[in-house]
Amino acid sequence: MSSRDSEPRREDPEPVKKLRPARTTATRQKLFDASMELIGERGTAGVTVDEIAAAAGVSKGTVYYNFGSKSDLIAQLLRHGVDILKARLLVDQDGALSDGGAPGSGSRQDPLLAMEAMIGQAMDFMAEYPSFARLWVSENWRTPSEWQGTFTLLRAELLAVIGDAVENVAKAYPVDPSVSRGSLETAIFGACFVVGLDRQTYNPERTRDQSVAAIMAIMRGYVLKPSPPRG
Amino acid sequence: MSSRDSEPRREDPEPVKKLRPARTTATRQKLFDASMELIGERGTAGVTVDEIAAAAGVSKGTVYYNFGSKSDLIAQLLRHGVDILKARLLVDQDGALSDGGAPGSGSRQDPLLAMEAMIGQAMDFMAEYPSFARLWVSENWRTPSEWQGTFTLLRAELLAVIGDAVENVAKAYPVDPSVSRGSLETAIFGACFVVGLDRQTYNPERTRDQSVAAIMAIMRGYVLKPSPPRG
DNA sequence: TTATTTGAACTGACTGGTCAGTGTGATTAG
DNA sequence: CTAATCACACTGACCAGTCAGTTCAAATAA
Repeated sequence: MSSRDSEPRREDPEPVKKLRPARTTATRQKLFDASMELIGERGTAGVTVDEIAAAAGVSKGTVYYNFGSKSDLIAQLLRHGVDILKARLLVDQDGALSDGGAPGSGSRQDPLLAMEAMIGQAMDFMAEYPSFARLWVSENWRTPSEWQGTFTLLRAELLAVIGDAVENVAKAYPVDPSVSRGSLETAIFGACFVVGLDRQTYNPERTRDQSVAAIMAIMRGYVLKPSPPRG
Repeated sequence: MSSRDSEPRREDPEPVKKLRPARTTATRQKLFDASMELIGERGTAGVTVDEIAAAAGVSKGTVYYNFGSKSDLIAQLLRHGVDILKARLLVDQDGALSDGGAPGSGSRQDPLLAMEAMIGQAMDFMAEYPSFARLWVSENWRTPSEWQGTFTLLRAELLAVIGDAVENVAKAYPVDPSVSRGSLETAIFGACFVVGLDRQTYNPERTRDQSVAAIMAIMRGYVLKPSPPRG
C-alpha cells in the first residue's frame, strides 16, 4: 500500500473513491466517524476493534475487510482528518473575507487578517473535531510509532499551509529576523491544537475570538511595526 | 471512589513521604524512571506492568506493594513530574539572572527577561523529560479520564506559575487588554510543550534559544509598546 | 523483629486477527 | 422470463495470545 513505485508518482487524488460502490463508502465513513469518536476519548490502544465495529453498526469482519488492520484504520483516519483540516485552512486563502477579490486567484486581503481567519478556521475545526485533535496530540510525538511516516507527511502538509500564510505576512510587513520561521510555525501550529483542546476540556466559557486573539499574539510579536496599514 | 464526602476535605500533602524508608524511596524512584520512559514511548495503555517492573529491576509484586494499581502509579508519576517542572519554572523567579537582587525575595529583574528565563527552563525540562511531556499531552485532554481530577489540579498549579509571570509583565508594561489573560497563558503553556516536543521529534537541529524566541513572540505581541522602560 | 521485596504461578477477562459462510444485486445462459 | 453464476460486501463465532491484578511462601534488609 505504501511502497507502490511502479507508477511514475502521479498525484492521483483518489480516482477510485468515486468509483467505489456507495455501500463501501458509507461503511468506511461510518467507521471513520465511530473510530474518531472512540479513539479520541480513550486513545488508540484503549479502544478495541470490536467496539469500533459495534459503534459503527457493522461487524468486526467488515473492519478487516475495509482496512488491513487496526493500525491501518488509524493511519487512514489521520489522513482523513488532515484532509478536512487542510480544506478548512485553505478556505480563507482564496479571499473568503475579501469582498472584491477574484475567487480562486489567491488572497488579496491583508495577510494578517488572512492569518487571523485561518486561525479562526483552525479553532472551528478543533471545536468540531476535538477527537481528531486528541488523537493527533496523543500519537504525534511518540518516538518509534507505527504511524511515524504518516505523521511526518501529514505534519509537513499542514505546516506548509501555515508556512504560506506566515510567508505572506513576512512579505507584507517587517518581521523580526531573529525569530526562526520554522519554530514560529510550530508554535502557531501547536498553539492551535492546545488552545482549542483546552477550551473544550477546561475552559468552555472562552470564546472562539478570545482564543484566536491569544494565538494571534504570536504574529503580532513577530511583526516589528505594531501599526498595520489599517484605517 | 470519587464521592467520599464524610471527611471534611483535609489537604494532607504527603506527610509520609519523608518518613518513608530509604529502600522504598529508591524503589519508587526506579519505578518512576522506568515507567516514565516506557509510558512516554508507547503510552499508558501500551505498556504492561510486567514491563515496567522488569525495566525498573524489581518484581511485579513490588509494583503492587508500592502502588495500588497501574492507574495509581501513573497518577503519582504525573504528580512527580509536575513537581520537578514546577521547581524548574520557579528557579528564575528568585532572580537567577539578576545580579544584585536579594536571593529569595522575589524577582527584581525585568519581567520579560524573567518570562524568557522561565520559558527557557520549560524548554530544558521538555528536553530532559520528553517522556513526561508526551505522557501529559497524550492524556491531558482525554474526556472521561481516570486522571481527570489529577490533571485538573496539576494543570492549575502549573498555570498559576505561568500566570504569575504574565502578571508581572502586565504590571510592568502596557499590555493589550483585548487579549484574555487565561487564553494567553494557555497558549504559552501549550506552546512550551508542543515546541519542545517538536524539537525533539522532528527538528533536533533547532536550538533552545530559537524555540524560546518563537514562544516569546507571544509575549512581545501581548505588550503594546515595544520599547521597555529602560534607560 | 518488622517492613519490604522476591518470584512464580494463577485467574478471569479481554483482544487483534482469521475464516468459512451468508446476503444481494448484477450479469449471463438457456 | 427463469435459473445459474459471479463478485463484492459483510458476518460473527472462534482462536491463540495478552494483561491487570492476586496470592503467598520464602528471602532480605533496617
